[in-house]
Amino acid sequence: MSNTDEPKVDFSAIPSDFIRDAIKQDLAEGRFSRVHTRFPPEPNAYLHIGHAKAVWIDYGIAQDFGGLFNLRFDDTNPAKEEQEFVDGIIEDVKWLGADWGDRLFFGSDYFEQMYDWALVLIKKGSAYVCDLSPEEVSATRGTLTSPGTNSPFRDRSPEENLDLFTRMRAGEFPDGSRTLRAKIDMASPNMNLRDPVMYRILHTEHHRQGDKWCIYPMYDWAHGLEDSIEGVTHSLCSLEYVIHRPLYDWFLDELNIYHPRQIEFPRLNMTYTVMSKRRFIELVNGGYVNGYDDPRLPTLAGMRRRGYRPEAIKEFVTRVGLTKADSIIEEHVLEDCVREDLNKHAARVMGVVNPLKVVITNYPEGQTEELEAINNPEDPSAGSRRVPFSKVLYIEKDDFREIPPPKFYRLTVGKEVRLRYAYFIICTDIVKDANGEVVELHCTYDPATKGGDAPDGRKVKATLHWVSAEHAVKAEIRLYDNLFSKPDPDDVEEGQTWFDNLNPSSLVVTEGYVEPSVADTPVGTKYQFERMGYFCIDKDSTPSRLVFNRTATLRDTWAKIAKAQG
RNA sequence: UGCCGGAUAGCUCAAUUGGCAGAGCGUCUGACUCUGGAUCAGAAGGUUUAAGGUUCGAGACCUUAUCCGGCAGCCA
Repeated sequence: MSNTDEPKVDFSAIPSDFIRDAIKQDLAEGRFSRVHTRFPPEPNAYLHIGHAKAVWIDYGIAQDFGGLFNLRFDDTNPAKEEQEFVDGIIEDVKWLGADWGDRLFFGSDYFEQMYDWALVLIKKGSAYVCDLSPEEVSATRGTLTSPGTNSPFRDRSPEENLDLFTRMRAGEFPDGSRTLRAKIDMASPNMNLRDPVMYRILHTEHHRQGDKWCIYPMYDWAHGLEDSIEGVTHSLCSLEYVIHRPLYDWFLDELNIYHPRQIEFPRLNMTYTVMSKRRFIELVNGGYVNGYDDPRLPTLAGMRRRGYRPEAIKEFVTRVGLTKADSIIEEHVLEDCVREDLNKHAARVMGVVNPLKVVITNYPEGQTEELEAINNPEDPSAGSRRVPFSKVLYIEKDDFREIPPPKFYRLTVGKEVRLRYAYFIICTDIVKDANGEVVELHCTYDPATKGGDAPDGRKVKATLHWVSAEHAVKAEIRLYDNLFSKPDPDDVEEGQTWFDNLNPSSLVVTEGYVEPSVADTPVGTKYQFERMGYFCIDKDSTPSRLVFNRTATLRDTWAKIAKAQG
């Protein structure tokens, strides 16, 4: 039972970072009495993992403080935006797990209100119509170290400005001929304050507003108004907008309307990849990747297709943390999050990526038996399944060595290993092709070891995965690796470009075999191929042809040993 | 020669109002195992960018320097 009128949020339960701390202080000192955030993408591209960070900052903070969260499209530039991206972004944000309820908004829906507010500024002499060309505006802006010069149109009367601005809206003037500018200070050390453009003329159809408008608001003018209209308390954006904050504040103050607080955080960067729309386009158009949902791209669509679960992405974003410092996250951190997540949620199955035929010479011809296999040792409720075993099998090529290197525990002539859930086998003979390559193994099995345990208690060093040749399902398996071979794709020699750092082995396709239990599962189903990694069924699969994407390998101690041996 | 940020372990981040510099990942050891996975245990790893100042006491506050990033679209 509480004696206070309003329930107080327990701040101590809310994690600490510079943004949450600032919000706690705002609440404690009464600047705001509630928390309301928004995620404001421009619908001009698909979202990538950097956006996932922003989503989880915005949505996570709203959740932590028991506040509201809006999904708002910042669609103020019709030249760049498309409905396709609106739909894609909605799908991506939903997939991530951020819930905006019915709070889905479009900046363009506020154009009328923004126009009215522009009139207010014109009337009080804080904005003017400028006839300078884009080139002239640029030339009179000054430089980083020298002030700009005033526009000759700066001192037009409010009446003239009103007339001109009204006619701009009415469509009397061609693109680029005039702008509405805020009258601030052409000598400001902050370039953004040197009479920034508020409206430009654009006779372009808007994906949502059609041809209703031919003047469109600029970001700086629009964004704070959108936040204000929606009652956002904390407008969280990336660091590049720090320098825009004085302008954000200036417009709101000039209008004397509800004033949210902008706080900036750094963008996410990751090694071995690129994170910009422009580069995604170049990669796609150049045929280096197969579309925006290519599993090698850090787009949310790509990661979803690769088999990442949104839970892994959330964990990643959490691990990255939130500070004011720019940083580059190592790619393996994401991979580790993906493994940790899939380890708990992916059913285990046996799949052979690079098959090597094995004949069990002492196994009865034509016999098949079903052996019990555990679906997920991490999750007893996942139960078990039956896997068919017969005389001819496939094992992984890498699991056999004619001449084993030191510490190689797997199969070689004369050595006994276990076939998982099946039998102990010993390799007796090898069959080679004309090139001297091993193409088939002859082995014998010990019937007493059925299920995988020897009654006499003898041990084997290795357990191999396998499939029955007669029962296995053939599958295309796509093995993905980093898109770039250097941590920083821009780390290039003289005369080279970042394209030269593309990893030629970022996609390797093999023909493998998987156990029959996976045959009829839907696209997106995630498995762990025992000892090989995590795989999911790709959308390219057809009823007659399974296609798997490798989401991630398992941590491979042997690979490390092998590498150390050279 | 401008303005605004930032700098703590290899990486990402912690460190109550100034009070013994910690964690996760990575690395290395070891244990265990019907996945050489998972798991568990342990270890190494720091002149907190530098110099000065305030203070009984500074990663934190002040000054200066260095390095890194952002800013001169009618993009967002």
